[in-house]
Amino acid sequence: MPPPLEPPPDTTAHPDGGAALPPDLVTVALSVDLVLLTVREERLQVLLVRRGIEPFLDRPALPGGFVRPGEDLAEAAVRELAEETGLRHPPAHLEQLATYGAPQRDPRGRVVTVAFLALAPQSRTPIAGTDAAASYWGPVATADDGPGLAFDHATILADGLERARSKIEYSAAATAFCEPEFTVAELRRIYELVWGARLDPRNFHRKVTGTAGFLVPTGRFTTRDGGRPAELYRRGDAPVLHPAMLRPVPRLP
Amino acid sequence: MPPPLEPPPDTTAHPDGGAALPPDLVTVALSVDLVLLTVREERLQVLLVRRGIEPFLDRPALPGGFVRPGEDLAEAAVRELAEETGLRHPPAHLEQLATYGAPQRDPRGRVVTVAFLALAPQSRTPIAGTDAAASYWGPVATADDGPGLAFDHATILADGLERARSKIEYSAAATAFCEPEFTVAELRRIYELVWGARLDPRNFHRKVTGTAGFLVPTGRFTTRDGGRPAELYRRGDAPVLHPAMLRPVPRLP
DNA sequence: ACCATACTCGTCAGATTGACGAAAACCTCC
DNA sequence: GGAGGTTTTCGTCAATCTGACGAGTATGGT
Repeated sequence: MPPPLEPPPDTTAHPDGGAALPPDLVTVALSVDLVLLTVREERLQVLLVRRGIEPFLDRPALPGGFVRPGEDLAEAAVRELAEETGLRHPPAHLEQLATYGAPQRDPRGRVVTVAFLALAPQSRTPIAGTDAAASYWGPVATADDGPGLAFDHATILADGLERARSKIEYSAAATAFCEPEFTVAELRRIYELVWGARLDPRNFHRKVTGTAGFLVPTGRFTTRDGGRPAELYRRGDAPVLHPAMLRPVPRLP
Repeated sequence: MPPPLEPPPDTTAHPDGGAALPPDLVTVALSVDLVLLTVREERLQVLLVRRGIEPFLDRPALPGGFVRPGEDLAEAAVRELAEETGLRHPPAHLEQLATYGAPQRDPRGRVVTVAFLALAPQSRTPIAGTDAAASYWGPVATADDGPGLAFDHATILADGLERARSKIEYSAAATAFCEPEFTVAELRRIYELVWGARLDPRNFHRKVTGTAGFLVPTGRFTTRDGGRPAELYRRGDAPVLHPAMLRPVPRLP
């Protein structure tokens, strides 16, 4: 049986007119968890780690860790991301997803976790694993098969996927999956794999090139996709798309 | 100077194979804050409380409080909502907004808060104040004038407003502001006040009555708005609107 | 009875989408 | 070096949706 935990929250020694938190306050351990998505090998994949300790020993889990003193939430997320992937710079897209705090979600005690959604191209996530060397990419389609994710991470992953699918509808976030320069077809492949749907290449081309601020043409071309050379584009500066690019199958059948 | 806080997190006495949280773990106090919006007196208003204790004594703040042991986050939000407004049932719309955990956001120590967004009709928020008797409605346009909101609540309020403005675009959440039965004009007034924009009554009528699952006609009529009798509607069961109802002024001017 | 008010239905041009034809510009293979 | 395959890119066309606005309908007030 583990001993009672130390220390209490560092809520003292603040020069503030004698104001203090209530003495009977419940405190919780605070962690961040990451839903880091990328497109690899023609599939949407998520970064997972194999847990090296109890509970859920050897089970797959989302990468994450505890927030440190004096650290902001997004700061902790960026740090964990760097530790788990060797990622130098913050990813092109990182946003807070939601917070999960069910009382029994961690059998060790009250742990509340703030989940973040990150999107990154394959090239910038070498997984030079330092902290949890057991990190690996898992296809999202089967990520919750097999042993099953630790804690409530299956729920977090599902929420992250839904957020990603929805986000690329009305924002340019899908470019976060791409290399700095990419073709329209590569971007279309992102949409198709994230949504799990086929898109018409001609209509997609018209849409993305016609939406102001979405793509910036470079004037250079590549043939890496085979066929006729395709122009290379860079991300534009439009944070939102107007009008949105809607998923083919409406939400209500 | 306040004494060190007790107790440490209740992370012990869990029968779980001896797994325990790390002993040097940072713990935080956890609170929920509410952005409760309603439409009153032809204005979009937010529920505020005047703080009765330090820090930020007598300053306006968002209603909220600390999460209790064994309590889930949404549960704590509903409880606080009931305590601050006398609201019996959970509001028609309640969703997690975001979590704010900057290290210095509370001068008393490390307090992380999970903010919720709630939308309610005026009739169901009598403010039979029990807990913080000093709760009151403030117009959002001037809510951050005057003394200024406590803590980072101005940021939370701004995020909540943006979420609400965006949410009613692609979901039927605006009906959460309405009484159980309402006219198209009353719903249109909601949109106009939340967005701060004029909408054409004829196009709005066509849009909301033509979107499947948005409104359910009751067959009954009212003349409470003056003029020709208007049909009364109830909320439909469509969680999302397809296509969305877009704000008149695009996000990027 | 008349008028002001507000709801509801219609019309019409412009924008956007989905489906699809077809040309352009590369590749590989024979 | 040409044939055939692949992929990008440009157009066309009908259907749908939006924004602007005209007009009729059904009340309440004076």
